[in-house]
Amino acid sequence: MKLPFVQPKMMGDMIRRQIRAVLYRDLVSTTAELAQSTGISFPTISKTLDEMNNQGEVVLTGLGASSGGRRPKQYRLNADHMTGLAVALEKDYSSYALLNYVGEVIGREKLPGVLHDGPERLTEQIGTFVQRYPHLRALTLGVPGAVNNGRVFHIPDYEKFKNFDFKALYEERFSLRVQVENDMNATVLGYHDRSGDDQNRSLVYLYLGQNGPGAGIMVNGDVVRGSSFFSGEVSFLPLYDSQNFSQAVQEPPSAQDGTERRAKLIDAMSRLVAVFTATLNPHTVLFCSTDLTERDLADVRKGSASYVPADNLPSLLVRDWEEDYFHGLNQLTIRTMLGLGID
Amino acid sequence: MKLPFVQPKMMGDMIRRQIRAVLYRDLVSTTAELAQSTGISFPTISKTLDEMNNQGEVVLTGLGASSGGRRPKQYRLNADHMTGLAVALEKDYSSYALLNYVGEVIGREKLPGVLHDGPERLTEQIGTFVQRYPHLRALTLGVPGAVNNGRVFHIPDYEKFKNFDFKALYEERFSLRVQVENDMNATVLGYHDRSGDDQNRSLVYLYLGQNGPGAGIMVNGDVVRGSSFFSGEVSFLPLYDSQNFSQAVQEPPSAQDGTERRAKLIDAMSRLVAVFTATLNPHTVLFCSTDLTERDLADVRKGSASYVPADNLPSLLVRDWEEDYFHGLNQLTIRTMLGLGID
DNA sequence: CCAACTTATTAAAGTTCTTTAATTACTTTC
DNA sequence: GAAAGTAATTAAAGAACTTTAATAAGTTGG
Repeated sequence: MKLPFVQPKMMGDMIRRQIRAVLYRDLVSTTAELAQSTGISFPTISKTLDEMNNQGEVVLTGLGASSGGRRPKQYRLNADHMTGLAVALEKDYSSYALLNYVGEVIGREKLPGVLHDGPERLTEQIGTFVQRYPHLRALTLGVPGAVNNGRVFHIPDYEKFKNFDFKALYEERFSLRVQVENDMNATVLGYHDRSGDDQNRSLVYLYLGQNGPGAGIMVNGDVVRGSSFFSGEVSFLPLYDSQNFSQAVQEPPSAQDGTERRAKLIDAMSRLVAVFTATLNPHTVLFCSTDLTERDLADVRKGSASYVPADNLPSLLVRDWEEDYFHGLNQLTIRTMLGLGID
Repeated sequence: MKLPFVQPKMMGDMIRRQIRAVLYRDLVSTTAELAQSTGISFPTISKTLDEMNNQGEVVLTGLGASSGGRRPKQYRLNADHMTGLAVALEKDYSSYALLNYVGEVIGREKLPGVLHDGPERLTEQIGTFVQRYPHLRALTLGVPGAVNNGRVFHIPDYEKFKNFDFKALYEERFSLRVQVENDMNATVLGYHDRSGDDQNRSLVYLYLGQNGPGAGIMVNGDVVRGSSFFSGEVSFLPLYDSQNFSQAVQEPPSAQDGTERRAKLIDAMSRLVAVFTATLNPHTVLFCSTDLTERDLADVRKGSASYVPADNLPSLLVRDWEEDYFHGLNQLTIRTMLGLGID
């Protein structure tokens, strides 16, 4: 019984968002094309585009090709209108990506990790970017921990960040739009965006990280956070009589045959796939290239078919985790800049 | 990057929906109250309400109490404006509920089951209702099988209904708005509505039916259908070295101690709860009173805490399955009547 | 190079909402 | 039981969109 409703007051705002979204997607567009793909009438598009041009949000790049009539003005987003910063906080490094208003990465830096040191170091690092880039307006932080509305409240091994409210602090201090996201959630979002696939898909992105395995889950196009932000903590899955997923995957203390160990890993993964198939029945399950090879994947595919009917299995893919993760953070940042966030 | 957008053309329609939704919720309301709770200006509400009154969709029930001024006109939905039919197709019976425009059950019938006989019997049964109730406009069918857009495409044991397109046939034949939903999906929806809880919750509704166990899953307030409509088929969950959920729950062929059997059931259930907690981390997991007692539930609660940290466990509840199921079907019907469906 | 044709842009008129004002219908109080 | 007060309803003015018409700017072909 949810009724999303747009009051006339918000129309102007909505129209701008639509324009931004299309301009971001198509890079360059004309009034007629925008009217076409947004469904908004061309006089309105024209008027709004004028305003956006005056405010420096879009720029006129010239005239388009003609097919027998007056040549149309072409607009695109002004790359310099705003810049955003996407930060991945990992144990060993902080990865910073600077993004312009059209979504291009205009700078990338890896600085020392701050998770052990504490928030002060992070604030310093961010501060330098704020100084260097006066158009900085959006900041996205990816963290390996549970996040609720900009505050980290469960981050094992990095006690100094526990209960640290990134959003409150940095919005105040730097006057930026700040959002914080769990790393696997950002990753699954990143894949979803890169895949270009239809909206509303269900995905599971699995990572056997250093801090124990975890999964990012997306259902019907939305990230699943869980009632206590515990979603995707697959290490606890009771998949064997006396072992959970984590224990099955972990290297056993006793010397063990390599092939046997591999078989165990494959089976655990197969069961994991079966678990998701028999619950969410997702379209795709993603693995990290650091965790599994293509050959492993084939075996997992076979293995999981012994647990659930093969017709219902998701497609399994091996991915570069870092790429998807960074892309997810970038994506979140750009959406914020363009005003297309969740709000 | 989804942008729900309301064009001015659809405003009128949206306004009516808002009014219906509030009127359904509050039963009776005045112009001022409607303007208040919808956020729409009172002249617009007034005008729309007039139209709806002329068309017989709402009725004027009198004047409200005054607090020192002119007494306000009170409107409510016209119960007779439309009627809907919610049907649960089970093996042993077909349960029919007739609903008026304010959501009241104005008739209930249990007719013989039709699943074994085939679609003709069902068409007959429905036909009698169509004849008897000229205001019938909406039909909802609940079926124990996988459904895709009004067509059943996987319904074990009831071959005659396989690939039967309820929606196409009955919309044509009876000119009704028809929707078909899987039984467990309708059930979880029914609970969600009855609970009155906040939107956007994640729920799992478990049922150890005759046709093998199944679950209805809701994430962030949306029913999860899965890529091949296989979601919730928890019987396949590999929870033990050499048994899946279904096998663990099933009565073993050998004579076995009753308490031992119970312990096994409890453990399987505990693991199931653990599986959902470590993946979706739902707010609540529901069980059927036919499957589990309150005492069992306490043991499950304890048991699952041995698999995942207790803080993250969902609340566990025992429910009357049929009640929630029927309520879910009714709810779907009413939403369709009021134009609040998914569309 | 100009007439005929296309297409973009600008302008005007029409809808439909909101906001504000005026009127009407009650209540309350003296 | 008026007069004063309060709240609902109706009416008028304003805002922001769409639709339709008019105009401007190019193309193309003889």
